Amino acid sequence: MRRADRLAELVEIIRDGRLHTARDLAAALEVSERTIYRDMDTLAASGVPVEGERGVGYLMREPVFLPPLALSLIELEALALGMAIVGEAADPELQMAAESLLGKVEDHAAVRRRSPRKWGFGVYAFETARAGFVHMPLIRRAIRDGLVLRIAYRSIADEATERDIRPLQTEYWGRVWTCSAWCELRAGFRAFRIDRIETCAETGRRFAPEAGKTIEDYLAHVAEHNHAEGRDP
Amino acid sequence: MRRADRLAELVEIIRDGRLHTARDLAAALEVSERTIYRDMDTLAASGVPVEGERGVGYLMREPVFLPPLALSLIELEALALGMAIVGEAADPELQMAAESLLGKVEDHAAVRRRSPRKWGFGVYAFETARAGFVHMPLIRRAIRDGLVLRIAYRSIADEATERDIRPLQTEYWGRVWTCSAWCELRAGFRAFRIDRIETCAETGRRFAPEAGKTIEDYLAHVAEHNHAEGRDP
DNA sequence: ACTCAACTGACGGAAACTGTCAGTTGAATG
DNA sequence: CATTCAACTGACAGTTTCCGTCAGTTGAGT
Repeated sequence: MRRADRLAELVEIIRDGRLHTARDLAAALEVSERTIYRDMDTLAASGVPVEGERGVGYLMREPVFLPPLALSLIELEALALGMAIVGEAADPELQMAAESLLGKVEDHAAVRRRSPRKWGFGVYAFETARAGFVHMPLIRRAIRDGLVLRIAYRSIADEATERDIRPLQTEYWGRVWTCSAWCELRAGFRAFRIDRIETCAETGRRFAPEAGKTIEDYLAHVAEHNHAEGRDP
Repeated sequence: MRRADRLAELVEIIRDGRLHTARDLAAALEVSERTIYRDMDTLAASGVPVEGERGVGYLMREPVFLPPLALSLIELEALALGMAIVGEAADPELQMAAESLLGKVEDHAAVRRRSPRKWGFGVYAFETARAGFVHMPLIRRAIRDGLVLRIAYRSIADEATERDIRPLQTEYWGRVWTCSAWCELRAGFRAFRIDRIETCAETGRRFAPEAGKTIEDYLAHVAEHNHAEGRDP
């Protein structure tokens, strides 16, 4: 069973998205290069999207993981419900991801359900939540990669402003999505209803976590002022 | 790689929830019983919840699946968001399932995220949604197993009734959970806000899908009358 | 032409797997 | 209490698979 472990570790190593030569991998795993080539064959045959190019090295673009994990029925239900909600209440990018994820799982699970009526959940999202979907992929990327965004925002009081923000987190409130960010205009934390963001674009600038301006600071700040239980911006 | 395939097939066979003896399994897979015993060891060591009892056979109670599947980053995000929502907006049973599922995935994924602050999502559920959590595990079970439930219900107009229902589906509306059911009192489809169900218990009776009273009939019925887009009971 | 590194094929030794056999154990049953 | 059932365990030999070594080939870039 050590071979299986080695394959898993191989994936662990190359999924950092960088180039790896067979020599390095062989050294890291303490096997011969030949074995690495054989393992790569095996992985490719198992559907792992690993690309090898002669003279270059091995590369895995999509980060993947392949845990042979065991789910209980209730966990399957949680997964199905979660994906149903995401499929309704999030932007198309996430929707498609949710759909494909659930598809993969259902395929493999080959769940014998008594009726074709799948899971017994229905999910219905609010229009106001949907309105913000356009900007969400960009905002998510900004959170991941630390991009400063310029947004045109119309507040509930109907005041329009343009400002640069450092997005920290998106929040789902059941009816609307918000984005919490460090606002460079106000030099403070602000939460924006995503459906009220009129335009949203990269500035080209990036930001790094900065003391006093991180998500942890924001959450601490919020916790001090109110217990946001059921609050609804 | 044939051993791995055999293990996968073993799981395929025993996850029907019925008893299997080593002899049968050995015959089915064309290996010796001794090999089956060894394979069972391996599976157990890998965390597959298979139970063997002397004199009885092998049994797998929890339906499991173990697809070595590959998820993209965006699918992981969808999963994390979904589990975050379920963790906030569903009853404790599902909450725990969501948590444990996400835990399993994160363990194995060993995702290197830049900050310990995980995923960049926040989810805040409504109190009214939470209020219905008590009844949800029972309702879910009733949907799965076709149980007739007796509920004490207080309508929005504040009228209290007691009735027997055949639960068909639960719906999540962002703010509240509802349960659609065939109502035996009114002899028609009704949707109940779960937070307004005061008591909820099994009647001991069961129901089988019955023409005109199934979830498909209900959905068709609803589709005829309105496009429930954003409607909010 | 040269370098790089992925790839391929062959072969022998090492390691892991498998079947056979001969038991033991725990629970249920007559 | 003896019997049956079927899960389990240990040992050993034969087989299969895996791995390292070696000696190449291929494709892309410089």
